Amino acid sequence: MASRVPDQVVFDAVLQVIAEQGYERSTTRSIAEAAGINEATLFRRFTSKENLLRQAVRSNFLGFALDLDTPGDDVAADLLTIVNYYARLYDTRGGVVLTLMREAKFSPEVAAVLTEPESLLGRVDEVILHHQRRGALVVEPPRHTFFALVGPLMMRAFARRVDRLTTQTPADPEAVVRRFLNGHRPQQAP
Amino acid sequence: MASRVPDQVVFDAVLQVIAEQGYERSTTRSIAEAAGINEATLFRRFTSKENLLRQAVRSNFLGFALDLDTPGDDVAADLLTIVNYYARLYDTRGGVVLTLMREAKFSPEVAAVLTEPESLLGRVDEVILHHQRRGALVVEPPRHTFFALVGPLMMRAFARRVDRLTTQTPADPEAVVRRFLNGHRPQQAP
DNA sequence: TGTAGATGCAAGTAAGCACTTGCATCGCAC
DNA sequence: GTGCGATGCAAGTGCTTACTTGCATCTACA
Repeated sequence: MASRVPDQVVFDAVLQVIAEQGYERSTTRSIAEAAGINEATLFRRFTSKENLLRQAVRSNFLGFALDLDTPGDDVAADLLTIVNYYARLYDTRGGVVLTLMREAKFSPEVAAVLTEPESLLGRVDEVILHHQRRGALVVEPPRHTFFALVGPLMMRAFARRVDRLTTQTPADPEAVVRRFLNGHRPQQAP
Repeated sequence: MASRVPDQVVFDAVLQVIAEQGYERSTTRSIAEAAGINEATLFRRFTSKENLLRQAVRSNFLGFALDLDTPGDDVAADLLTIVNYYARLYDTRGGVVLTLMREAKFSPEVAAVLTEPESLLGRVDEVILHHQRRGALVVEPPRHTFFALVGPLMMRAFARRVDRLTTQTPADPEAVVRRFLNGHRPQQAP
């Protein structure tokens, strides 16, 4: 039977509340209130808090694909794809993503939920390795390259939610890639 | 009267436990156990969990000064000072620092404790502004420059504690500064 | 040696939390 | 209209946690 409040509305409420409060601090009561349903109904429909988060994350990342399957000869273009993806992700879902990343370390519950989105990083690694082999990037562990590329972006999104002195302007992905490449082309001039 | 277990030992235990568990998950019982004292003694000596954290943070940042008072004509040297400082901070206290940064957003308790260490960022801002005026750095909000500089470093320290695929090698501060400058000198060649 | 203050120990208090349950109600298919 | 399944409501259960308390014990210092 159809529910009065559709699942997707509840999922959005979950992610919003968690973005604001963190997973541990966000109570099922406040989630239910934000979703506009009763707390008991929440458990009847989604069984547990962990399962609720899992379904919310899954349903939310379904429409958020990274188109990276065939890395080409253009480093800048491929890196721009990656940076664009994360810029969009942090702009729309930055609160949840960073919150969950942090809490995953302490909470096996949260960590279990994040395995699916994490598989994405594997594909990013492959693109970076591809361009390292082509001689277009400094050879180093691909995660290092990734953090040097996306680090400035992530830190700004991260800080935007903590530090009110930080400007709210979103980063320009093309500038990020250009500046990154100026520092990470191999055999650069001293 | 002298305590059986000196304060500094308790403070180290607090920061260690919080680094591993996060502030909210770390119970006063586990902190007491790690410090080798009784939980009741913990409250008799330090009043509350929040006050305990405050004293621990304060006593720990006292010996951790950033020597930045007189920015000079050498951008690279001043940036290296900053990067070295944060590299050292994240290597020795990375777990606590990043944990507290994240939790500060949700917990007024934690946020209140972090005001002192945050004043450091103001001095970093001034150094960046100084070199922007000298024409040695792209003109932009200083926090943006800061995140572009330290972001790669922080993300690696951050990920090192979450993601076991990330290499444990600490970053090389000189390489970080060199690569950063290649992307952030004004009027660069296309 | 004697004493005061700090500690350990064990039990307890009060609050918040995820999750449950019983019952009245509401909306929809027939 | 009637019945059924999903909902709202209110109360409750059991657990964890920060924090307290009363008492025995230890240690430093006179």
